[in-house]
Amino acid sequence: MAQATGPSRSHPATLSDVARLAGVSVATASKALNGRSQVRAETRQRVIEAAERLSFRPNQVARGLLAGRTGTVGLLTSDLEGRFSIPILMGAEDAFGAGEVAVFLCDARGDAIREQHHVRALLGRRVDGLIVVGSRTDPRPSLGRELPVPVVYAYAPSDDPEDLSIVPDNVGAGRIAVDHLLACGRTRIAHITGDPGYLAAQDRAEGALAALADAGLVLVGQPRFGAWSEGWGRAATAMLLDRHPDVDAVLCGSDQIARGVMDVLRERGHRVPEDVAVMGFDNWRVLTSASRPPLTSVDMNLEQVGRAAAHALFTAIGGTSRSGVESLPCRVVIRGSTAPLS
Amino acid sequence: MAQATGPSRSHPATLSDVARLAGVSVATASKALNGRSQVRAETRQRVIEAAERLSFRPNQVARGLLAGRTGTVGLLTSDLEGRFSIPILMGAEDAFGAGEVAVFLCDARGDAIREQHHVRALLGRRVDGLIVVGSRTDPRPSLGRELPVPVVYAYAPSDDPEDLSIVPDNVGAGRIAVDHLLACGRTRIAHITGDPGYLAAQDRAEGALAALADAGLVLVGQPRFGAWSEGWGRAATAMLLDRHPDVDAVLCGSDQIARGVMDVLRERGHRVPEDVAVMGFDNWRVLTSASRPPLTSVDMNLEQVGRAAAHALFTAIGGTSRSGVESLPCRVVIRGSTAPLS
DNA sequence: AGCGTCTCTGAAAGCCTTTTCGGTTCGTTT
DNA sequence: AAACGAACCGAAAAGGCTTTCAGAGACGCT
Repeated sequence: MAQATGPSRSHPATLSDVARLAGVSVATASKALNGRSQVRAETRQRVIEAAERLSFRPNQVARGLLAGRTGTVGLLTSDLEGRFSIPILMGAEDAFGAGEVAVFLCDARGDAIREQHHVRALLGRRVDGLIVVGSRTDPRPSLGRELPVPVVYAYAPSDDPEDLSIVPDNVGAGRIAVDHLLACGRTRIAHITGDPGYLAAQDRAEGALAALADAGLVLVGQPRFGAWSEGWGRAATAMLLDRHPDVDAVLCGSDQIARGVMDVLRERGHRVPEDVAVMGFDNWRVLTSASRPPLTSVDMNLEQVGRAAAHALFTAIGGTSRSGVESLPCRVVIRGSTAPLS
Repeated sequence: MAQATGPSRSHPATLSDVARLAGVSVATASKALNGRSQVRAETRQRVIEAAERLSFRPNQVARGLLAGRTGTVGLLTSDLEGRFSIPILMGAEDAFGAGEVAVFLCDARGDAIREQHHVRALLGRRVDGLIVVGSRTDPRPSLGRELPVPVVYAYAPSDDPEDLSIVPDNVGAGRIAVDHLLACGRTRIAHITGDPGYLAAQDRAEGALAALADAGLVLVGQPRFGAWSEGWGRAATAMLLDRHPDVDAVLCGSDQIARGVMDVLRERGHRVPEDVAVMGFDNWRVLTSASRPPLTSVDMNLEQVGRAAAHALFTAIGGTSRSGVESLPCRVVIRGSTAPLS
């Protein structure tokens, strides 16, 4: 196969290669390629063709050195394993990729030392900004105010109110979840949720209680805190049915819990959604669509959180920075496990 | 709070700032900080202290420009959503992070155009190498031989044998899965697996059949291809039990399928693992540990695939590159769903 | 004293691009 | 014909770092 032009192994073409081939100076070549106006159309064309022939790509490293801005940002996750980081990361990557910003990915594995190390390394690479993604919505230690670049915290807010944090609105999520159940005509609603040490569990419960209070109702029993697992969902449901056999809806703190809840409901002869409506949290496809019936769930719009964080960082790099904690709304995704009482 | 030295908002300190403060030239400062031998111990100390005072971090951008190597690599995933990319990505990030290499993350979202665009952008940033992570083990189009930097393909191998690809050994995985069931004394083994259009499904079936043949056995019925879902697991199990009620083990193509299988087995009164042993594939924690009983599964060691890819790329950057498809072994993680026949 | 040998230091070049600014070439005006 | 703009082009500096090479002292030797 004839390979006409490509510089197969040698160093990639530089601007002066292009200039030489086009018979102009590097300055002119630069201007021609960057659309500067100081160059005759015909010359510009010659330069462009030369660049094409050499498959010239401007060296962003050199450009970054000169400009003082590298067009890169650091994405610091505390925990890639957790499934919350990924959508956020996707959203951020998406938002930046659309611009001309490249993303350095660093996983601190939940270790503060490693995180500090990554921050140093990223600053050494002269990133233009940082996004810090947490795996829980509980506040986390700030990276500090002395950093030379703007920082945006996503999902896990910074404990310093001077920082900007973007988080999902879990209180609101609790509200809209209950609102949906109320709209289905349910009035005897129980809440089985996860580890009480998680702010997310507290927030969702708070929102749920508030929405019920607005409707003049109360929860069936107390919110049942436990673990974020199917096992806890099963255990809690057994206890719930023993105490309150007349429950007509269960709001669960996670999709996993909801699966456990549905299993026990079915085993005990309660039909979902006819007798009892069930809602999950997180809208985790694998679980929601595999369960019988498919599970209605609250989606935290995490991709949007990531995109919003990216956008905020972008404007902060541009000079106008906000601060405080900004909550983004969640949404209910309705599937077969909830339906109006007939 | 008194902040003595930190350059809070100004440009970060440069080497010449350090040199000036230490009363030496930039050349000497550079040598002092990089452990070059041409510097008197006392002078070196002075420089180091000055650097400390200014919290100087060498500008990796400038360094990269000069050295021609940036210490960065591109990680190109075809699909972040899929759960296979993430562990690979973690392994790679881990392996590089230990060295002084930073990782650019790009998600092509399964789009060849976008992938091409990202490759261009990464080359513009003068990455030292690329890792291409696929979401299926089927071969994918090569990025081509004309790239100025080495490339390693992970999970999804390149269709060009001149490229280097690191993949999990799915054929071997099928073998060790069956070997484990045989070791448990099972002899009437069925195989319910996913979409036959996936090479992974074919490979695992092939390995399973080979291991059975080695033992002088055959599968109960044919491999049952379908979808990678719980629903298919349930449907296939129903058919299987109708035809072969004496089956004593089911090897499943994924953990999701296995969950469906176990649900129907339980509903039909078969005990797991006493009557029927069940094995999954992928070792996806959420599923394996939530099922009743916990699911024995084959782990593809994806983190190790990622680490191996990173390591291979590292040596390729160093100059010695391999080629071809290298398979890494998988491993059986034994849980409650398989046990010796009593 | 003169010479060579070490050890240390600093000036300068180079990496690649962008931008400024002075210079050249036209064409046009008085 | 002289002068003036306009349009175009190129030399050079800048950005921060590393490396080479030459120079400056210090020291020991003949």
